[in-house]
Amino acid sequence: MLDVKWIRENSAEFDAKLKMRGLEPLSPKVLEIDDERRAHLAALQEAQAKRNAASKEIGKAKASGDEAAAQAAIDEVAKIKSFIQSGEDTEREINQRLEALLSTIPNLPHDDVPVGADEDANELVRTVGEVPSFEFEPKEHFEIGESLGLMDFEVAAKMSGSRFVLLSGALARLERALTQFMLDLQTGEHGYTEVSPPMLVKDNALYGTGQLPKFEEDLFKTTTEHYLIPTAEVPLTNIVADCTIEESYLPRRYTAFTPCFRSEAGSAGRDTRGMIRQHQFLKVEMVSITSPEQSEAELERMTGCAEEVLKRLGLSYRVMKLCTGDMGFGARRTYDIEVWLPGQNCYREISSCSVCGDFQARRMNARYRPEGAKHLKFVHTLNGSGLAVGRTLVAVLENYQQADGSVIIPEVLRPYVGGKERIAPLNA
RNA sequence: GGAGAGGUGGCCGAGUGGUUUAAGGCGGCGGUCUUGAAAACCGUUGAGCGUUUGCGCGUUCCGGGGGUUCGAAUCCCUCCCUCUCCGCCA
Repeated sequence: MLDVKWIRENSAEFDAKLKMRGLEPLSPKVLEIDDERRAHLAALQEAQAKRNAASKEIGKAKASGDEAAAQAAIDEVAKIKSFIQSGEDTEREINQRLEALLSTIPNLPHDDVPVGADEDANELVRTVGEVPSFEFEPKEHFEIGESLGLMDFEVAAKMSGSRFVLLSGALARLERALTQFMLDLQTGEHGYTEVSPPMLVKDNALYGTGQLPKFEEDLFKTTTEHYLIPTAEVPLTNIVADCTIEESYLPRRYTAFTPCFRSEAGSAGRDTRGMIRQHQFLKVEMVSITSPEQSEAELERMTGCAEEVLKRLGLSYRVMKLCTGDMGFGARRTYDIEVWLPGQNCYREISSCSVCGDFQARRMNARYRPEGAKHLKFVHTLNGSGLAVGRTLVAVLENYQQADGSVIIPEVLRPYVGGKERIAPLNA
Protein backbone atom coordinates (compact mmCIF):
# COMPACT_ATOMS: atom_id res chain seq x y z
CA MET A 1 0.00 0.00 0.00
CA LEU A 2 1.30 3.39 -0.95
CA ASP A 3 0.91 6.50 1.16
CA VAL A 4 -1.84 8.80 -0.17
CA LYS A 5 -0.08 11.78 1.28
CA TRP A 6 3.04 10.86 -0.66
CA ILE A 7 1.03 10.44 -3.87
CA ARG A 8 -0.57 13.84 -3.26
CA GLU A 9 2.82 15.50 -2.95
CA ASN A 10 4.65 13.50 -5.64
CA SER A 11 1.99 12.76 -8.23
CA ALA A 12 4.33 13.13 -11.21
CA GLU A 13 6.86 10.68 -9.80
CA PHE A 14 4.03 8.32 -8.88
CA ASP A 15 2.72 8.22 -12.43
CA ALA A 16 6.20 7.94 -13.89
CA LYS A 17 6.95 4.89 -11.77
CA LEU A 18 3.64 3.30 -12.64
CA LYS A 19 4.63 3.75 -16.25
CA MET A 20 7.83 1.83 -15.56
CA ARG A 21 5.55 -1.01 -14.51
CA GLY A 22 3.59 -0.62 -17.74
CA LEU A 23 0.59 0.95 -16.01
CA GLU A 24 -1.50 3.96 -16.88
CA PRO A 25 -1.26 7.10 -14.71
CA LEU A 26 -3.43 6.74 -11.63
CA SER A 27 -2.79 9.95 -9.75
CA PRO A 28 -5.86 11.75 -11.18
CA LYS A 29 -8.08 8.93 -9.97
CA VAL A 30 -6.40 8.70 -6.55
CA LEU A 31 -6.32 12.45 -5.98
CA GLU A 32 -9.92 12.90 -7.01
CA ILE A 33 -11.02 10.55 -4.26
CA ASP A 34 -8.49 12.08 -1.87
CA ASP A 35 -9.79 15.60 -2.50
CA GLU A 36 -13.34 14.45 -2.03
CA ARG A 37 -12.36 12.73 1.19
CA ARG A 38 -10.60 15.72 2.69
CA ALA A 39 -13.34 18.17 1.76
CA HIS A 40 -15.92 15.89 3.27
CA LEU A 41 -13.86 15.28 6.39
CA ALA A 42 -13.50 18.99 7.07
CA ALA A 43 -17.28 19.47 6.91
CA LEU A 44 -17.97 16.41 9.01
CA GLN A 45 -15.48 17.34 11.69
CA GLU A 46 -16.91 20.83 11.94
CA ALA A 47 -20.36 19.34 12.54
CA GLN A 48 -18.96 16.91 15.09
CA ALA A 49 -17.27 19.74 16.95
CA LYS A 50 -20.56 21.60 17.10
CA ARG A 51 -22.37 18.54 18.36
CA ASN A 52 -19.76 17.80 21.01
CA ALA A 53 -19.93 21.34 22.35
CA ALA A 54 -23.72 21.25 22.47
CA SER A 55 -23.79 17.87 24.17
CA LYS A 56 -21.53 19.21 26.85
CA GLU A 57 -23.91 22.13 27.35
CA ILE A 58 -26.82 19.73 27.64
CA GLY A 59 -24.97 17.79 30.31
CA LYS A 60 -24.29 20.96 32.28
CA ALA A 61 -27.84 22.25 31.91
CA LYS A 62 -29.31 18.96 33.07
CA ALA A 63 -26.95 18.84 36.03
CA SER A 64 -28.09 22.29 37.09
CA GLY A 65 -31.75 21.39 36.54
CA ASP A 66 -32.30 23.82 33.69
CA GLU A 67 -34.54 21.61 31.55
CA ALA A 68 -35.57 24.42 29.22
CA ALA A 69 -31.98 25.24 28.27
CA ALA A 70 -31.24 21.55 27.80
CA GLN A 71 -34.20 21.09 25.50
CA ALA A 72 -33.22 24.15 23.47
CA ALA A 73 -29.74 22.74 22.94
CA ILE A 74 -31.16 19.35 22.01
CA ASP A 75 -33.37 20.95 19.38
CA GLU A 76 -30.38 22.87 18.08
CA VAL A 77 -28.24 19.76 17.67
CA ALA A 78 -31.07 17.79 16.11
CA LYS A 79 -30.60 19.89 12.99
CA ILE A 80 -27.08 18.67 12.32
CA LYS A 81 -27.69 15.14 13.54
CA SER A 82 -28.82 13.77 10.23
CA PHE A 83 -25.84 15.32 8.50
CA ILE A 84 -23.43 13.71 10.96
CA GLN A 85 -25.17 10.37 10.59
CA SER A 86 -25.09 10.32 6.81
CA GLY A 87 -21.68 12.02 6.85
CA GLU A 88 -20.16 9.15 8.78
CA ASP A 89 -21.58 6.72 6.25
CA THR A 90 -20.18 8.83 3.45
CA GLU A 91 -16.79 8.95 5.10
CA ARG A 92 -16.71 5.17 5.33
CA GLU A 93 -17.80 4.85 1.74
CA ILE A 94 -15.10 7.22 0.49
CA ASN A 95 -12.42 5.53 2.56
CA GLN A 96 -13.42 2.16 1.22
CA ARG A 97 -13.32 3.47 -2.30
CA LEU A 98 -9.86 4.92 -1.73
CA GLU A 99 -8.55 1.77 -0.10
CA ALA A 100 -10.04 -0.44 -2.80
CA LEU A 101 -8.06 1.54 -5.34
CA LEU A 102 -4.84 1.82 -3.35
CA SER A 103 -4.80 -1.84 -2.36
CA THR A 104 -4.59 -2.91 -6.00
CA ILE A 105 -1.73 -0.56 -6.91
CA PRO A 106 1.62 -2.37 -6.93
CA ASN A 107 4.71 -1.13 -5.14
CA LEU A 108 6.84 1.36 -7.04
CA PRO A 109 10.17 0.13 -8.42
CA HIS A 110 13.52 1.52 -7.34
CA ASP A 111 15.22 3.86 -9.78
CA ASP A 112 17.88 1.28 -10.60
CA VAL A 113 15.39 -1.42 -11.62
CA PRO A 114 15.57 -2.05 -15.36
CA VAL A 115 12.41 -1.23 -17.26
CA GLY A 116 10.96 -4.03 -19.33
CA ALA A 117 7.90 -6.07 -20.10
CA ASP A 118 9.07 -9.56 -19.21
CA GLU A 119 11.97 -11.70 -18.10
CA ASP A 120 13.93 -10.96 -21.28
CA ALA A 121 14.65 -7.52 -19.84
CA ASN A 122 16.07 -8.86 -16.59
CA GLU A 123 19.62 -7.77 -15.89
CA LEU A 124 22.45 -10.20 -15.21
CA VAL A 125 24.17 -9.26 -11.96
CA ARG A 126 26.69 -12.06 -11.67
CA THR A 127 27.33 -15.65 -12.66
CA VAL A 128 28.85 -17.97 -10.11
CA GLY A 129 30.42 -21.35 -10.86
CA GLU A 130 31.14 -23.08 -14.12
CA VAL A 131 28.41 -24.68 -16.17
CA PRO A 132 29.26 -28.37 -15.78
CA SER A 133 30.00 -30.50 -18.80
CA PHE A 134 28.85 -34.10 -19.15
CA GLU A 135 30.29 -36.95 -21.16
CA PHE A 136 26.80 -38.22 -21.78
CA GLU A 137 23.48 -36.62 -22.52
CA PRO A 138 22.27 -35.33 -19.14
CA LYS A 139 18.74 -36.32 -18.28
CA GLU A 140 15.98 -34.24 -16.79
CA HIS A 141 15.31 -34.74 -13.11
CA PHE A 142 12.06 -36.66 -13.59
CA GLU A 143 13.77 -39.17 -15.86
CA ILE A 144 16.43 -39.67 -13.23
CA GLY A 145 13.95 -39.89 -10.38
CA GLU A 146 11.61 -42.22 -12.18
CA SER A 147 14.34 -44.56 -13.32
CA LEU A 148 15.62 -44.64 -9.76
CA GLY A 149 12.10 -45.76 -8.86
CA LEU A 150 11.88 -43.09 -6.18
CA MET A 151 9.84 -40.36 -7.87
CA ASP A 152 6.29 -41.16 -8.89
CA PHE A 153 3.92 -38.73 -10.56
CA GLU A 154 1.29 -41.32 -11.41
CA VAL A 155 0.74 -42.49 -7.87
CA ALA A 156 0.49 -38.85 -6.78
CA ALA A 157 -1.98 -38.13 -9.59
CA LYS A 158 -4.13 -41.09 -8.52
CA MET A 159 -4.85 -39.48 -5.18
CA SER A 160 -4.34 -35.77 -5.90
CA GLY A 161 -4.46 -35.11 -9.63
CA SER A 162 -1.87 -33.30 -11.67
CA ARG A 163 1.01 -31.20 -10.33
CA PHE A 164 1.76 -33.44 -7.38
CA VAL A 165 4.60 -35.86 -6.80
CA LEU A 166 5.39 -38.69 -4.45
CA LEU A 167 8.99 -39.18 -3.40
CA SER A 168 10.12 -42.29 -1.61
CA GLY A 169 13.16 -43.91 -0.08
CA ALA A 170 16.45 -42.14 -0.64
CA LEU A 171 14.82 -39.25 -2.50
CA ALA A 172 12.39 -38.53 0.31
CA ARG A 173 15.36 -38.67 2.64
CA LEU A 174 17.38 -36.39 0.37
CA GLU A 175 14.58 -33.85 0.39
CA ARG A 176 14.55 -33.93 4.18
CA ALA A 177 18.34 -33.60 4.20
CA LEU A 178 18.14 -30.49 2.05
CA THR A 179 15.69 -28.79 4.40
CA GLN A 180 17.79 -29.64 7.43
CA PHE A 181 20.93 -28.39 5.77
CA MET A 182 19.31 -25.12 4.71
CA LEU A 183 17.77 -24.48 8.11
CA ASP A 184 21.02 -25.23 9.91
CA LEU A 185 22.85 -22.80 7.65
CA GLN A 186 20.34 -19.96 7.91
CA THR A 187 19.88 -20.30 11.66
CA GLY A 188 23.37 -21.35 12.70
CA GLU A 189 25.50 -19.12 10.52
CA HIS A 190 23.27 -16.38 9.16
CA GLY A 191 21.46 -15.39 12.33
CA TYR A 192 17.88 -16.17 11.32
CA THR A 193 15.48 -17.25 14.05
CA GLU A 194 13.74 -20.50 13.22
CA VAL A 195 9.97 -20.31 13.30
CA SER A 196 7.33 -22.99 12.94
CA PRO A 197 4.33 -20.97 11.83
CA PRO A 198 0.67 -21.69 11.02
CA MET A 199 0.18 -22.85 7.45
CA LEU A 200 -3.47 -21.90 7.32
CA VAL A 201 -4.04 -18.17 7.56
CA LYS A 202 -6.89 -15.72 7.46
CA ASP A 203 -7.52 -13.27 4.66
CA ASN A 204 -6.12 -10.28 6.53
CA ALA A 205 -2.69 -11.91 6.77
CA LEU A 206 -2.67 -12.35 2.99
CA TYR A 207 -3.84 -8.81 2.57
CA GLY A 208 -0.89 -7.67 4.66
CA THR A 209 1.69 -9.28 2.42
CA GLY A 210 -0.17 -8.30 -0.74
CA GLN A 211 -1.53 -11.61 -2.11
CA LEU A 212 -5.03 -10.32 -1.50
CA PRO A 213 -7.22 -8.82 -2.78
CA LYS A 214 -5.66 -9.06 -6.24
CA PHE A 215 -4.36 -12.61 -6.49
CA GLU A 216 -6.97 -14.77 -4.83
CA GLU A 217 -7.11 -17.18 -7.77
CA ASP A 218 -3.54 -18.26 -7.04
CA LEU A 219 -4.50 -19.50 -3.58
CA PHE A 220 -6.17 -22.55 -2.10
CA LYS A 221 -9.03 -21.77 0.26
CA THR A 222 -10.57 -24.07 2.82
CA THR A 223 -14.21 -24.52 3.73
CA THR A 224 -13.43 -22.67 6.97
CA GLU A 225 -12.42 -19.55 5.04
CA HIS A 226 -8.74 -20.14 5.76
CA TYR A 227 -6.16 -20.03 3.03
CA LEU A 228 -3.23 -22.41 2.64
CA ILE A 229 -0.07 -20.35 2.63
CA PRO A 230 1.53 -19.92 -0.82
CA THR A 231 4.82 -19.12 0.92
CA ALA A 232 6.04 -18.78 4.52
CA GLU A 233 6.60 -15.12 3.71
CA VAL A 234 2.97 -14.70 4.75
CA PRO A 235 3.13 -16.00 8.34
CA LEU A 236 6.69 -14.80 8.91
CA THR A 237 6.05 -11.22 7.82
CA ASN A 238 2.75 -11.12 9.69
CA ILE A 239 4.60 -11.79 12.94
CA VAL A 240 5.03 -8.03 13.22
CA ALA A 241 1.52 -7.09 12.02
CA ASP A 242 -0.08 -4.51 14.29
CA CYS A 243 3.13 -4.24 16.29
CA THR A 244 5.24 -1.36 17.44
CA ILE A 245 8.86 -2.46 17.70
CA GLU A 246 11.70 -0.72 19.50
CA GLU A 247 14.39 0.27 17.04
CA SER A 248 16.99 -1.60 19.08
CA TYR A 249 15.17 -4.85 18.22
CA LEU A 250 15.77 -4.31 14.50
CA PRO A 251 16.63 -6.05 12.34
CA ARG A 252 14.51 -9.11 13.06
CA ARG A 253 15.42 -12.11 10.93
CA TYR A 254 13.08 -15.10 10.68
CA THR A 255 13.29 -18.34 8.77
CA ALA A 256 10.77 -21.12 8.43
CA PHE A 257 10.55 -24.42 6.66
CA THR A 258 7.02 -25.01 5.38
CA PRO A 259 5.07 -26.55 2.59
CA CYS A 260 3.71 -23.99 0.12
CA PHE A 261 0.46 -24.33 -1.77
CA ARG A 262 -0.29 -22.65 -5.07
CA SER A 263 -3.21 -23.23 -7.37
CA GLU A 264 -1.10 -22.29 -10.42
CA ALA A 265 -4.16 -20.81 -12.04
CA GLY A 266 -3.20 -19.41 -15.40
CA SER A 267 -0.08 -21.50 -15.80
CA ALA A 268 -1.72 -24.32 -17.70
CA GLY A 269 0.75 -25.91 -20.07
CA ARG A 270 3.82 -24.47 -18.34
CA ASP A 271 6.28 -26.92 -16.80
CA THR A 272 3.72 -29.68 -16.87
CA ARG A 273 6.32 -32.41 -16.51
CA GLY A 274 8.37 -32.93 -13.42
CA MET A 275 8.72 -31.18 -10.11
CA ILE A 276 9.39 -27.64 -11.30
CA ARG A 277 5.83 -26.35 -10.91
CA GLN A 278 3.71 -28.15 -8.34
CA HIS A 279 0.60 -27.33 -6.34
CA GLN A 280 2.56 -28.19 -3.22
CA PHE A 281 6.26 -27.80 -2.54
CA LEU A 282 8.62 -27.32 0.37
CA LYS A 283 10.54 -24.16 0.93
CA VAL A 284 12.85 -22.61 3.48
CA GLU A 285 11.91 -18.97 3.61
CA MET A 286 13.78 -15.97 5.03
CA VAL A 287 12.11 -12.77 6.18
CA SER A 288 13.81 -9.65 7.54
CA ILE A 289 12.19 -6.77 9.34
CA THR A 290 14.43 -3.70 9.25
CA SER A 291 14.53 0.04 9.60
CA PRO A 292 14.32 2.05 6.36
CA GLU A 293 18.04 2.78 6.59
CA GLN A 294 18.97 -0.90 6.74
CA SER A 295 16.75 -2.42 4.11
CA GLU A 296 18.93 -1.85 1.03
CA ALA A 297 21.94 -3.52 2.58
CA GLU A 298 19.72 -6.25 3.97
CA LEU A 299 18.63 -7.26 0.48
CA GLU A 300 22.26 -7.83 -0.52
CA ARG A 301 22.84 -9.76 2.68
CA MET A 302 19.75 -11.91 2.24
CA THR A 303 20.62 -12.71 -1.37
CA GLY A 304 24.04 -13.77 -0.15
CA CYS A 305 22.43 -16.07 2.42
CA ALA A 306 20.46 -17.77 -0.35
CA GLU A 307 23.51 -17.99 -2.62
CA GLU A 308 25.52 -19.65 0.12
CA VAL A 309 23.23 -22.68 -0.02
CA LEU A 310 24.05 -23.17 -3.70
CA LYS A 311 27.75 -22.55 -3.19
CA ARG A 312 27.98 -25.25 -0.56
CA LEU A 313 26.00 -27.66 -2.68
CA GLY A 314 28.45 -26.99 -5.51
CA LEU A 315 25.76 -25.79 -7.89
CA SER A 316 26.29 -23.16 -10.58
CA TYR A 317 23.96 -20.23 -10.69
CA ARG A 318 23.47 -16.67 -11.74
CA VAL A 319 21.85 -13.71 -10.05
CA MET A 320 19.39 -11.63 -12.03
CA LYS A 321 17.94 -8.26 -11.18
CA LEU A 322 14.32 -8.47 -12.23
CA CYS A 323 12.93 -5.85 -14.55
CA THR A 324 9.79 -3.91 -13.74
CA GLY A 325 7.57 -6.25 -15.72
CA ASP A 326 8.79 -9.40 -13.98
CA MET A 327 8.72 -8.11 -10.41
CA GLY A 328 6.09 -9.14 -7.92
CA PHE A 329 3.31 -6.91 -6.67
CA GLY A 330 4.91 -5.84 -3.39
CA ALA A 331 8.54 -5.56 -4.42
CA ARG A 332 10.67 -2.48 -4.97
CA ARG A 333 13.61 -4.50 -6.14
CA THR A 334 14.03 -8.25 -6.63
CA TYR A 335 16.98 -10.51 -7.23
CA ASP A 336 16.23 -13.90 -8.66
CA ILE A 337 18.78 -16.64 -8.24
CA GLU A 338 18.73 -19.09 -11.12
CA VAL A 339 20.41 -22.45 -10.82
CA TRP A 340 21.89 -24.29 -13.76
CA LEU A 341 19.89 -27.36 -14.77
CA PRO A 342 21.90 -29.58 -17.15
CA GLY A 343 18.86 -31.67 -18.06
CA GLN A 344 16.95 -28.59 -19.21
CA ASN A 345 20.14 -26.94 -20.44
CA CYS A 346 19.18 -23.63 -18.88
CA TYR A 347 19.06 -21.60 -15.71
CA ARG A 348 15.87 -21.87 -13.64
CA GLU A 349 14.67 -19.74 -10.75
CA ILE A 350 15.40 -21.30 -7.38
CA SER A 351 15.18 -18.25 -5.13
CA SER A 352 13.68 -14.81 -5.24
CA CYS A 353 14.77 -12.11 -2.79
CA SER A 354 12.80 -8.89 -2.56
CA VAL A 355 12.84 -5.68 -0.62
CA CYS A 356 9.35 -4.32 -0.17
CA GLY A 357 10.12 -1.05 1.60
CA ASP A 358 7.19 -0.01 3.78
CA PHE A 359 4.63 -1.38 1.29
CA GLN A 360 3.67 -4.44 3.34
CA ALA A 361 4.27 -2.71 6.69
CA ARG A 362 1.67 -0.10 5.76
CA ARG A 363 -0.83 -2.81 4.89
CA MET A 364 -0.29 -4.69 8.15
CA ASN A 365 0.42 -1.67 10.33
CA ALA A 366 3.89 -2.74 11.45
CA ARG A 367 5.81 0.16 12.92
CA TYR A 368 8.86 0.91 15.00
CA ARG A 369 9.91 3.67 17.33
CA PRO A 370 12.96 5.43 15.88
CA GLU A 371 15.41 6.26 18.64
CA GLY A 372 15.04 9.85 19.68
CA ALA A 373 12.36 10.56 17.09
CA LYS A 374 8.90 11.74 18.01
CA HIS A 375 6.75 9.76 15.61
CA LEU A 376 6.48 6.09 14.81
CA LYS A 377 7.59 4.93 11.39
CA PHE A 378 6.77 1.92 9.29
CA VAL A 379 9.33 -0.86 9.23
CA HIS A 380 10.73 -2.21 6.00
CA THR A 381 10.21 -5.85 5.08
CA LEU A 382 12.17 -8.27 2.95
CA ASN A 383 11.60 -11.83 1.94
CA GLY A 384 13.54 -14.45 0.06
CA SER A 385 13.73 -18.17 -0.48
CA GLY A 386 16.60 -19.87 1.13
CA LEU A 387 15.86 -22.04 -0.93
CA ALA A 388 12.94 -23.69 -2.70
CA VAL A 389 13.57 -27.27 -1.61
CA GLY A 390 11.83 -29.03 -4.50
CA ARG A 391 13.77 -27.16 -7.12
CA THR A 392 16.99 -27.66 -5.18
CA LEU A 393 16.33 -31.37 -5.25
CA VAL A 394 15.84 -31.09 -8.99
CA ALA A 395 19.14 -29.24 -9.31
CA VAL A 396 21.03 -31.80 -7.23
CA LEU A 397 19.65 -34.67 -9.28
CA GLU A 398 20.46 -33.09 -12.61
CA ASN A 399 23.89 -31.79 -11.67
CA TYR A 400 25.08 -34.87 -9.78
CA GLN A 401 23.70 -37.51 -12.12
CA GLN A 402 26.10 -40.17 -13.35
CA ALA A 403 26.24 -42.11 -16.62
CA ASP A 404 24.97 -45.25 -14.88
CA GLY A 405 21.81 -43.51 -13.68
CA SER A 406 22.98 -43.09 -10.12
CA VAL A 407 23.26 -39.76 -8.32
CA ILE A 408 26.16 -38.64 -6.14
CA ILE A 409 25.07 -36.97 -2.92
CA PRO A 410 26.83 -33.62 -2.37
CA GLU A 411 29.25 -33.81 0.53
CA VAL A 412 27.55 -31.22 2.71
CA LEU A 413 24.37 -33.29 2.68
CA ARG A 414 25.97 -36.57 3.69
CA PRO A 415 25.75 -35.95 7.44
CA TYR A 416 22.01 -35.62 6.90
CA VAL A 417 21.59 -38.90 5.01
CA GLY A 418 23.47 -41.17 7.35
CA GLY A 419 26.72 -40.85 5.46
CA LYS A 420 25.29 -42.18 2.23
CA GLU A 421 27.34 -41.10 -0.80
CA ARG A 422 25.27 -42.17 -3.75
CA ILE A 423 21.72 -43.01 -4.70
CA ALA A 424 21.68 -45.96 -7.05
CA PRO A 425 18.83 -47.54 -9.05
CA LEU A 426 17.04 -50.23 -7.07
CA ASN A 427 17.93 -52.93 -9.59
CA ALA A 428 21.59 -51.94 -9.88
C1' G B 1 -18.80 -29.21 19.64
C1' G B 2 -21.38 -27.76 24.80
C1' A B 3 -21.36 -24.36 29.23
C1' G B 4 -19.31 -20.12 31.51
C1' A B 5 -15.93 -15.80 32.21
C1' G B 6 -13.31 -12.04 30.04
C1' G B 7 -10.76 -8.23 26.27
C1' U B 8 -9.77 -0.58 29.07
C1' G B 9 -3.23 3.45 27.81
C1' G B 10 3.93 0.67 27.67
C1' C B 11 2.09 -2.65 32.04
C1' C B 12 -1.48 -3.50 36.26
C1' G B 13 -6.25 -1.85 37.21
C1' A B 14 -11.06 1.41 38.35
C1' G B 15 -14.99 2.96 35.59
C1' U B 16 -23.27 0.47 34.17
C1' G B 17 -25.52 7.11 29.85
C1' G B 18 -23.43 13.62 30.92
C1' U B 19 -17.84 18.55 34.77
C1' U B 20 -14.27 11.32 32.19
C1' U B 21 -10.60 16.04 29.29
C1' A B 22 -10.44 7.52 31.15
C1' A B 23 -9.41 7.53 38.44
C1' G B 24 -5.36 5.22 40.97
C1' G B 25 -0.79 2.52 40.82
C1' C B 26 3.71 0.73 38.27
C1' G B 27 7.18 1.83 34.56
C1' G B 28 9.47 5.80 31.33
C1' C B 29 11.12 10.97 30.82
C1' G B 30 12.28 15.92 33.05
C1' G B 31 13.08 18.65 37.57
C1' U B 32 13.89 19.80 43.07
C1' C B 33 17.04 17.83 46.85
C1' U B 34 22.22 15.24 47.02
C1' U B 35 29.50 15.13 46.51
C1' G B 36 27.03 11.07 43.59
C1' A B 37 23.07 7.65 43.95
C1' A B 38 18.71 5.97 46.39
C1' A B 39 14.42 7.68 48.81
C1' A B 40 10.98 11.59 48.94
C1' C B 41 8.46 15.44 46.43
C1' C B 42 6.83 18.20 41.84
C1' G B 43 5.80 17.97 36.75
C1' U B 44 5.25 15.13 32.36
C1' U B 45 3.98 10.75 29.56
C1' G B 46 -0.42 7.08 23.38
C1' A B 47 -1.80 6.45 18.07
C1' G B 48 -4.17 7.98 13.39
C1' C B 49 -6.40 11.71 10.36
C1' G B 50 -7.70 16.83 8.89
C1' U B 51 -6.10 21.92 9.12
C1' U B 52 -1.91 25.39 9.85
C1' U B 53 4.62 28.58 7.61
C1' G B 54 4.74 27.47 12.78
C1' C B 55 2.68 27.62 17.88
C1' G B 56 -1.74 25.41 17.80
C1' C B 57 -6.82 24.00 16.79
C1' G B 58 -10.32 20.16 15.49
C1' U B 59 -11.67 15.07 15.01
C1' U B 60 -11.45 9.71 15.66
C1' C B 61 -9.68 5.62 18.65
C1' C B 62 -11.42 1.63 25.56
C1' G B 63 -10.66 -6.18 20.89
C1' G B 64 -12.89 -5.34 15.22
C1' G B 65 -17.37 -3.75 12.74
C1' G B 66 -22.39 -1.86 12.95
C1' G B 67 -26.61 0.33 15.78
C1' U B 68 -29.60 3.28 19.72
C1' U B 69 -29.01 8.50 21.83
C1' C B 70 -28.49 15.51 21.85
C1' G B 71 -24.42 12.61 24.25
C1' A B 72 -21.61 5.62 24.62
C1' A B 73 -15.70 2.68 27.61
C1' U B 74 -20.80 2.15 29.69
C1' C B 75 -26.97 0.04 26.35
C1' C B 76 -28.19 -3.29 21.77
C1' C B 77 -26.52 -6.45 17.43
C1' U B 78 -22.54 -8.99 15.16
C1' C B 79 -17.69 -10.88 14.41
C1' C B 80 -12.72 -11.97 16.34
C1' C B 81 -9.54 -13.41 20.20
C1' U B 82 -8.13 -15.18 25.27
C1' C B 83 -9.09 -18.04 29.73
C1' U B 84 -11.84 -22.02 32.78
C1' C B 85 -14.76 -26.58 32.86
C1' C B 86 -16.92 -30.70 29.89
C1' G B 87 -16.84 -33.76 25.36
C1' C B 88 -13.92 -35.50 21.13
C1' C B 89 -9.03 -36.02 19.29
C1' A B 90 -2.85 -36.52 17.08
